Amino acid sequence: MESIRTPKQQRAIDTKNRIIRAGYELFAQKGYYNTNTAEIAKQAGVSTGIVYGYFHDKRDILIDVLDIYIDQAYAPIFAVLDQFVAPLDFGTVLPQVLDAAVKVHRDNAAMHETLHALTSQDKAVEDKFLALEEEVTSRMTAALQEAGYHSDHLFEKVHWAMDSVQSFAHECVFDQHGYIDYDALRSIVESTLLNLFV
Amino acid sequence: MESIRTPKQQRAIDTKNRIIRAGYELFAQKGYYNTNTAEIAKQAGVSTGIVYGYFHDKRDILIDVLDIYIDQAYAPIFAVLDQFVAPLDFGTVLPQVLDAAVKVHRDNAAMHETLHALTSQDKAVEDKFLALEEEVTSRMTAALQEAGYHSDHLFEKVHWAMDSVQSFAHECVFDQHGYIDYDALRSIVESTLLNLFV
Amino acid sequence: MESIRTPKQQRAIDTKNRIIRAGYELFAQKGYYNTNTAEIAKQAGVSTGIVYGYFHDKRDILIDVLDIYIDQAYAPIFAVLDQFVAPLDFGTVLPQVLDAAVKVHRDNAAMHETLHALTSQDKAVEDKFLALEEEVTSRMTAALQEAGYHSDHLFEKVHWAMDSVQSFAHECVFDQHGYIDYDALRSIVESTLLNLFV
Amino acid sequence: MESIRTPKQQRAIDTKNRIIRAGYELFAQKGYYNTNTAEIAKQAGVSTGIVYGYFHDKRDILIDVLDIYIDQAYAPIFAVLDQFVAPLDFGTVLPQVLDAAVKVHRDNAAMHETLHALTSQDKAVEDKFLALEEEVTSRMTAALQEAGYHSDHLFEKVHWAMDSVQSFAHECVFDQHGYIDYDALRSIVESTLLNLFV
DNA sequence: AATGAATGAGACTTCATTCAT
DNA sequence: CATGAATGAAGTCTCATTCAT
Repeated sequence: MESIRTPKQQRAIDTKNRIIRAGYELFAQKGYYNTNTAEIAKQAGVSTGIVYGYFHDKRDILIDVLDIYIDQAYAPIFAVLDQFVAPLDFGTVLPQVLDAAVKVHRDNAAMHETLHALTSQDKAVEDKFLALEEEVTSRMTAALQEAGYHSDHLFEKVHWAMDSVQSFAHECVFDQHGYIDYDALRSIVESTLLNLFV
Repeated sequence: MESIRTPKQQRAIDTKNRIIRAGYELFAQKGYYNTNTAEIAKQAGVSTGIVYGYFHDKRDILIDVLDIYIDQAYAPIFAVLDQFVAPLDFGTVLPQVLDAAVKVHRDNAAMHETLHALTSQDKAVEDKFLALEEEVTSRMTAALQEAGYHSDHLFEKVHWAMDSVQSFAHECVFDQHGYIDYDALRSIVESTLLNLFV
Repeated sequence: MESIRTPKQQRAIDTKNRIIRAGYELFAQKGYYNTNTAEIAKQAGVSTGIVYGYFHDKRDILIDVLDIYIDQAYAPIFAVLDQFVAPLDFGTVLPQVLDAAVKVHRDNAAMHETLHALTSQDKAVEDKFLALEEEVTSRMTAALQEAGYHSDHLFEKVHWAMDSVQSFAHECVFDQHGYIDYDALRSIVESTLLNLFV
Repeated sequence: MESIRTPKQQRAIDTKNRIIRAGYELFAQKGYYNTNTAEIAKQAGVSTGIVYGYFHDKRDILIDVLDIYIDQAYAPIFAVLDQFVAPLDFGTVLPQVLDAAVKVHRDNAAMHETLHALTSQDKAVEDKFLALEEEVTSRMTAALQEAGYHSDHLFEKVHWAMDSVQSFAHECVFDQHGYIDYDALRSIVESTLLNLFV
């Protein structure tokens, strides 16, 4: 069993990152199963062999891609949370959250689909997504509390609010049902969530 | 080139159905990409060859599986809609819808995940899901109107309500976040949707 | 071992002939290896199963097709021979032979290619072609002798003359080299063969 | 989709050549359709997979085999042409051409049959054979002219002469009709062609 | 005699992974 | 560390032939 390098030299770190980035792009474009390691290597500008110097196997690339995804996709959400200050004005804050969620979705939709699809087939992927959801809910809840907002079952409210926001963002980015008036939809979501918290 | 059998004999119809059923079970259990045609044939109790007598290729099985899924998974939802009568009591109706959605999710969760995962890779799958969403929204909207309910942007309200219900059902069936009080969550969803429509 | 029917009823004879005819057409169009038995059956308007009531296997169809080919393709050649009468005027006869050969080639070129291609892989096919060549040479030689023509090594002359005629016919039907003046070519062939025999 | 290796390392070039050589031998022995890629790989001493590193598919091997065949089979013919010098003595030259043709046929007969058989099913194969015929005719014509020979319709004469030579060579190598006196046949061919050109 | 569904060996091809250089 | 050729198991699909009806 060849042990996998934990690269310390800068060049090696770059190489590993290029592979992850290549995996990211290809998995997002074509899905995990429709991407092969030779393509990843080519896109990363390295040989096929060296991929196995940095990763145990193809799935191992996926795991690192997932980590990158989580960092990069959720940073804007957390950035919004960090700006919550008392006294909290939901009328101001909520649009920001919605905008951030839609933007995140727009930028990462393809990767999100790919990774989410693997949730049911890979325990590690599933666990990371669950942990992520938990972190989002926790941090949002904490942010609200710090900003002076209190409520019964706040955790559950927040959790579901985040689900709703996600649904809305997904709707905006993907579905494009011809028959939906998206401005009206947004108003509905906003006022509903406002009612929930105020 | 080779034309696909359109089975007429009862035996042939049975065989085709057994293959679809086998595909259904295996795709749900292991996902589309982790299931091979030999396994499908074996599970269906037929030879590998005959699979290609009824389907052009593996994806073609998926399409039929998807049709079955749509029929079977959404029947309970539509059944609930058909019982709406004026005057509509949302307090009675909403729990029924939630229960139906959770049950549908519970019974078909694995298949749902598998199929939804393919949405981003297969136009036909995506289109069927979009059409399904549209049908659910339309029928729900029509059912409400027939039962005497009217509102601005009813379509959008219903669409988003259905998304929310789906999120909730998904939450109940899958996530099992240890920190969530599911009864409280359900109350929140119910009261929020009640507010939306009443 | 299922014994093959030697059909005596008219309907059975018709069925067998339809299969042979279908084989003929498809083998000529697409070649032996690119034609499958299901297609033959379909083209013949019978079931796949019954083909094996009349033929041991696919190759067996080929053999019958070959017999048909030989009969049908060479009949016009032999017809010309039968008209030779003394005193033989080569100037009249030769053009007739060339015309017959070209016509035969034109009408049967595709089948000829298909069958000839199998010569090196199937002893029976090879033998039939050899026997055919021998018959053509023999009958031509006999016809000449009966018409009063005599010569040293007549057999060899005739054999090679027939080869030349075949080459010419093939050239006319297939190659269509843009740079060849086919009328000139024909004159050359005619005068050369005339010299050979006169 | 997958790009085919263009081998640069010597090892890779050797491997590719071994595959082509193996294809050559097997196609010649058993024909194209009766040879499978696993056999080719085995005969080449490589794995099945690597075959597809160098060739898109089985047909692609055939194309390279055909190129080799053309180079190798026609070299002796062209070698003879290159020795033509004025004043041209047909009595000397013609036997050389016949000998070269018979030898080429003897050495490459099996491959010739296999490849020629595919002419009617593969445009690229057909085109290569046509181009080859054209080149033979052109070079022979040019060689004659350079050596001081001139004639009406020289191109057509040469073309047909080459056909005749081919027929003769084929006859010698293959048919082995018991009833033919091959020495006599050769005399006939020689004197006829001599008459054609002198 | 006839049907056409069914069989299963085997063809072609892909690709995650290993290894010689 | 790096390359890219090589491996071979496994996947998709075809088709000559058989068999239940």
